[in-house]
Amino acid sequence: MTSRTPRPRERGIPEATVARLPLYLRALHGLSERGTPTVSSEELASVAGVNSAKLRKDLSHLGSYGTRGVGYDVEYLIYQISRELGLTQDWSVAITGAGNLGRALANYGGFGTRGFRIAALLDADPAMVGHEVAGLQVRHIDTLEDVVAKENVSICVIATPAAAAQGVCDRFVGAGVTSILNFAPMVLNVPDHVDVRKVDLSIELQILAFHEQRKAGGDKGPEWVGALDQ
Amino acid sequence: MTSRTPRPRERGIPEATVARLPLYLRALHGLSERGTPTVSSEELASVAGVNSAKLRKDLSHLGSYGTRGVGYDVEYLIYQISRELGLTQDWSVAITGAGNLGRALANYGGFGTRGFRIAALLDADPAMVGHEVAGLQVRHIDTLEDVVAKENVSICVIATPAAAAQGVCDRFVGAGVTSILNFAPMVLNVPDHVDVRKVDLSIELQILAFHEQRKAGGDKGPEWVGALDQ
DNA sequence: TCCACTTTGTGCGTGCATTCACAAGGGCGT
DNA sequence: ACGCCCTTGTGAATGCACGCACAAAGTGGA
Repeated sequence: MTSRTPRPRERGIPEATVARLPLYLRALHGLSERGTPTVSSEELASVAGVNSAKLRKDLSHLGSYGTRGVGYDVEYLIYQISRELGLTQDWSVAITGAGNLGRALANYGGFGTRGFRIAALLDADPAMVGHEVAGLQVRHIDTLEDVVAKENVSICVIATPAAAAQGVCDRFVGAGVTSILNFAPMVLNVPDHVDVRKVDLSIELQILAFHEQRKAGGDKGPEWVGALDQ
Repeated sequence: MTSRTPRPRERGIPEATVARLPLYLRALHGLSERGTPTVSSEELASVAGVNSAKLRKDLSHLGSYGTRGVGYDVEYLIYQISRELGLTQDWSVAITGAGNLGRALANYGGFGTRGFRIAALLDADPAMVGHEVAGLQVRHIDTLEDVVAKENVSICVIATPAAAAQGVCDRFVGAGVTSILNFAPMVLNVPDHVDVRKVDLSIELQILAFHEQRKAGGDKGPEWVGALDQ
């Protein structure tokens, strides 16, 4: 048995915890800007919108950085979480697709603030090349491999139409990118060593619609079900 | 025993399943456009990027819509999933924030295609009001309550700066909206009966950075790499 | 020094999600 | 009609996530 070893064990930090660390980090930055020196798990959890026990368990995966009876030192915790997330170094990000979404992402302040630098904005449309967006000149998609190599890009964002996404993805992977944030409404096919995270606007809406229908419909089958049935 | 239970349609679909139904639906639409009449769980799972056993269990929550030895009828399954998600009716959606992101969302084709209609695009900036975006005139935020009432909006999208998000959220909730899709980088405070889904671009990047750092090996931080087993 | 108070870190029970593996069921060729 | 082969639907096992509740640990006051 033991056909194959599944994972190299993520240093013991659960995926669910990793997904919440950025939330805590944001809350801590808010406290830091207000000059708060320390914070209890109860307060921080409240700001971050989670259960305090969950927060303590999450933080315990990083180490024992709190002080019993006092709480957590805000600045120190910011540093520890930043380090764990890999934000103490700068990551070069390449965005593909200079359409509405791509431009919105390039202009999104949250990217540039801490840990991330937009190295390039690429597009396949020659008419778009050369336009300035968020202080960047749009470059042609053919320079993709150059950009990845020269700017040392390891994270890319795909904001192209669905039809172009897989092709762009393949080129990024071929160029050595191993982390992809995909906004195109489709499933990307990548090798095992590449991480893909998906942001899908219409899926989110459909999930909301499901719950909305349930709230409106309530207990019994809605009348239009019978009318439309087959 | 064949038709004695016409609709087992059991209420109580797991949340994880609901989140995947839109994925299946999209895959099925692709198959439908290619004229595929039936599909096996193995094929559909492959297209949707999930495990086939998981897909079958997901679909089994909707009812027994497959045929053993054959698979699932594509059109019929599209209808069943659409109905379950509440997409056989149209939902009016109001988008707040006509900045880069709001305009990108308004122009996003995926919204209008099936089940969703953008009823209004709102903004607080008087200079923005009246501009046409995606065939819609931007309206002032003060008309929010009017729009919600007249257009029967039950789902709203918040694409404002973080500082304005909670205020806009409160107004929507006060006007009767019970489902919110939040793009602002902050935690919204809402009553229990309101559903909020969060799309946070910088959080996704930070999660990628974490895994990217891990892949880069222990060459960066302290080397407690395999030592956290307890 | 000692005690009371505060807050962390975690053992543990519960419930959900995932995956395996297979019996039940249906089509199709002979 | 019959049996083979295919695929669904699901019991069962495993693992993960969450949250309660409490002991451990550190602070501050007397």
